[in-house]
Amino acid sequence: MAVTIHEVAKGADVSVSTVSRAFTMPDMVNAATRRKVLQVAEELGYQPNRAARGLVTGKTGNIGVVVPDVANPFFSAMLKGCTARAREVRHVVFLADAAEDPRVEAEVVGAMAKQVDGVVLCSPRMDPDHLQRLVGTTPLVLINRDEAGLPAVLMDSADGARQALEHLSALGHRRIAHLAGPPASWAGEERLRGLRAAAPACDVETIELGPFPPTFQGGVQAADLALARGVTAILAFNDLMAVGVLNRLAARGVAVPTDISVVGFDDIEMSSMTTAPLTTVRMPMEAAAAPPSTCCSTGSTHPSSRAPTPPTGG
Amino acid sequence: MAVTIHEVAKGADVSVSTVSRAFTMPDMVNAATRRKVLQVAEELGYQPNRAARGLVTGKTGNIGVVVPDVANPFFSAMLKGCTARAREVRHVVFLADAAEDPRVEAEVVGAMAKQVDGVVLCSPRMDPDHLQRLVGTTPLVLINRDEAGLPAVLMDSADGARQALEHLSALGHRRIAHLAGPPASWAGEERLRGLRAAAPACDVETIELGPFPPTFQGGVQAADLALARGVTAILAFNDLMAVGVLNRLAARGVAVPTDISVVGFDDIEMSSMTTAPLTTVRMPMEAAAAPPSTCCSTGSTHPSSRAPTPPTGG
DNA sequence: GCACAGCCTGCAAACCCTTGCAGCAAGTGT
DNA sequence: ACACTTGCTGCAAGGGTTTGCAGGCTGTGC
Repeated sequence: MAVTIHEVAKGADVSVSTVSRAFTMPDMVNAATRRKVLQVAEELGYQPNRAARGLVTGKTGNIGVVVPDVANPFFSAMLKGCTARAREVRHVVFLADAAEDPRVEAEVVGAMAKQVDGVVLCSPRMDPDHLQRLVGTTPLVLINRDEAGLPAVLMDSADGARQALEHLSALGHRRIAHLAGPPASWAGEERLRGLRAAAPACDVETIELGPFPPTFQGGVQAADLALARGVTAILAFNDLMAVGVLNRLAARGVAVPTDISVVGFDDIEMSSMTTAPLTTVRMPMEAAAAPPSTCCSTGSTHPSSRAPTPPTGG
Repeated sequence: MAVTIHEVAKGADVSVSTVSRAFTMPDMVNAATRRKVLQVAEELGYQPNRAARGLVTGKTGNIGVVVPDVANPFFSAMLKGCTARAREVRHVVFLADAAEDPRVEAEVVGAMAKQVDGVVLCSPRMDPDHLQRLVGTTPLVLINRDEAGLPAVLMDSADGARQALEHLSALGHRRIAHLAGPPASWAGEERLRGLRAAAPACDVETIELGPFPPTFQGGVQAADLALARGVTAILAFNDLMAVGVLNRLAARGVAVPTDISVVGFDDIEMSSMTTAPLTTVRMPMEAAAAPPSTCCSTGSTHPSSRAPTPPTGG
């Protein structure tokens, strides 16, 4: 059924070793031979079996990516970055959607372990114990989570929060709601930390609400609570929530940014599609997948704030 | 480094065969032995190497999914459906983003071929020749494309277009623009076919514009052209474009749905987040990944139209 | 004519598993 | 006591590839 290296060898009248070398170490085989081999391979439609190759080389040529929710634009953007970068280095990505569930997260990493060269763990919800147990199973890199001794790419969420707060403060806001995301989110905690640290200097009172699901619906739900607390600005966990907030506010006849300002996080493309102005703190997700220079060990990239509409109100 | 079946065998003082069987055919080994084996395996953190297993069984336990663009909510929804369903049957998915490029598409399928049990090809842009050559390499199922002899899950795009047209016609629209997506899109052609067939009966003049990129930007760009043609309704290739159209119309001060009605396709979640009313023809993408009954060979699922806001204007 | 280097090529082991077959012990029926 | 079944277990082959090692042939310098 599947055409193997053996049929190619037979077809080209050489040994399998030669065929193998023709592909992996081209300059070790005579030019004429190589040509012949490649031609036969082409005719037969031969494709090396990467699994078998991985068995002996120890390298699979695959990298695993696990995200809490592919349908979240933030993660699909990140995913796109990963697949693109993977392709450049002739790898292919193994995807797992952990459905926001820590147990699933651990499980899928286990399942991928042996067939990938490493896994990219996006914003893991998993507790440290599990995480440590996973290390050693397979090389790991964490996104947006700082765990002792583990390589990670981090976005400076705390500083992002500070930026957002200063921005709002400068616009005259004094009472600002923060809508928390999932409890175990490292980025969320960082943000809160940054918020608390910056609040006094900004002369701002922060109302901490949540946790809420990091989704459109979560935002809808949170908006009412925030309104009830009489704030003039809302800092949402991410853009998805922010859009939910925007929507709920519109439904309740609250004008943005006249009555209330809304700020999100992540700068997913979608946020530019809303009609009400949404300021967002940009997280350079796709870029984070780009080739190193500083990468390969713990490194961090910095957020920049952005206001799609004139920041008069954001 | 990696712990293999051999160390477990040694640790449990049995042969490798027994360890293997303890995992894959539990009732063939003595209960006590099995317990011991599993315990040792647990202690050592043994995880069977699925690649090696695949080598001998011929089943990899992986399924490949290739999409034109993960960042497109339509496809990420579909992807989510795939991963979820895959997990249920203890499979894991291999993802490739073809970046809307037919060449890449063919290439990645080749790369995945040997390490998956089959691949799900989403809305392939690839030409029939390439497609046929891929068959035989690995089992294939097409999404939203009908190719002779190939299993596919199809959404009835033509009928969706008809529904949309009738809807608009009933609302009194007589001059309607259709914004085409990528030229090679099967769904697009189907839609056009449905449109042309239905137009006379609906007493509607259709203005065919495009092709445009199936993106938010594509919609923005298309909106101006449509406006210039003086239509009262716009049928966009997908919701992403529709949202782009909505945005551009808002920017130009055109009221929706008062001045112009906009209809999209796919019913991605995002479309419920826009502030202007967007009618969309629903494509049951996630459901399409669900377990069979009719599945496993060519089957089709049917679209239903939906108006998030009262259809007075949509 | 000889020794030696250099270039290619083939052999076979190894990677980690599964599985058909055979072996062994204990249990059953006569 | 015997043959036979039943229930587990081990041996070894095999799956598709890579790679260290050894062997063959050509060509070079003397």
